[in-house]
Amino acid sequence: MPELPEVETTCRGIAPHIEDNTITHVIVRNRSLRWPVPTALHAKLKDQVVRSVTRRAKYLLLNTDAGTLIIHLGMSGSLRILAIDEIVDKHDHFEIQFKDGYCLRLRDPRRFGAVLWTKEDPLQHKLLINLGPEPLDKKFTADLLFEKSRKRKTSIKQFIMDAKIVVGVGNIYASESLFLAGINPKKAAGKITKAQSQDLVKAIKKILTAAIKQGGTTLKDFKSSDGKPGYFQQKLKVYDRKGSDCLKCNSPIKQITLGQRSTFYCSSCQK
DNA sequence: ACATTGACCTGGGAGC
DNA sequence: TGCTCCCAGGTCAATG
Repeated sequence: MPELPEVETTCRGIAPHIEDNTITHVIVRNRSLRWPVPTALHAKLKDQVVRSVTRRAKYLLLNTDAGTLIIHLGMSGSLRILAIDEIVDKHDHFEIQFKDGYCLRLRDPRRFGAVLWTKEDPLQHKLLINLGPEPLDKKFTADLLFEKSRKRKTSIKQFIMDAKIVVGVGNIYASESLFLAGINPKKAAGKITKAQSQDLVKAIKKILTAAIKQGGTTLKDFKSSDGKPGYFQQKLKVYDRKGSDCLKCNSPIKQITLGQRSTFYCSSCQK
């Protein structure tokens, strides 16, 4: 579920419920996520007020006066605001309970997600410090993409999914952006032209912006117990459409593997 | 510095 | 129904 738009949606969805709210309990039901969930989080967070909820790449940052909780949703994680007495699922590994009787509950069946703690500036954390620009930030420009891609032999698709280049472009939106930009995902990153860099940066920004807007719809029923989206599915032009007609030229959409990830494109529209 | 591969997990669907 | 196999929205660490 979590591509960048989903994480952004989660961020916007939970912020109003937990900002300025006081933590009463922290419950770790399963420490075995991608990295062990730190012990003694309860001691660190009890009576702390969540000052703000922010996002960097696909990391959510819960900022308090004592430090910052860094949460990553991995492949299958989701965060919901629930009443404390809501039934606990076997994949509900972690939760923060608040004074108002609600909690922030992390469900993550595959346990690729992470819950980390830092007392320092979270942006200086080992996992965040080397990240590239946010895709919707002014710093993510065609010039930057073009310059960084010179002499790179990797495919343009793997290149834009590299978080050192730009964050937040996941597997779905990489394919979608390349379709919109008319670029073959197999093309060597070092071979894209300046014009293509321009098209691609515009495409990434456009797709992610549109997807975040769609996420706004999910926000509404965020408090309900079903936290399952699927709101952007209807907008996808190539992802998961192998064999279907290209919406531009009617050729069959192809599926290939690049860097062990499924990749979808139109061999007629994308050169 | 870059490219490639394996690793971490569970659940769902396809095929038999 | 049930088994096996394959695939999945992420990304770090190890290796060459």
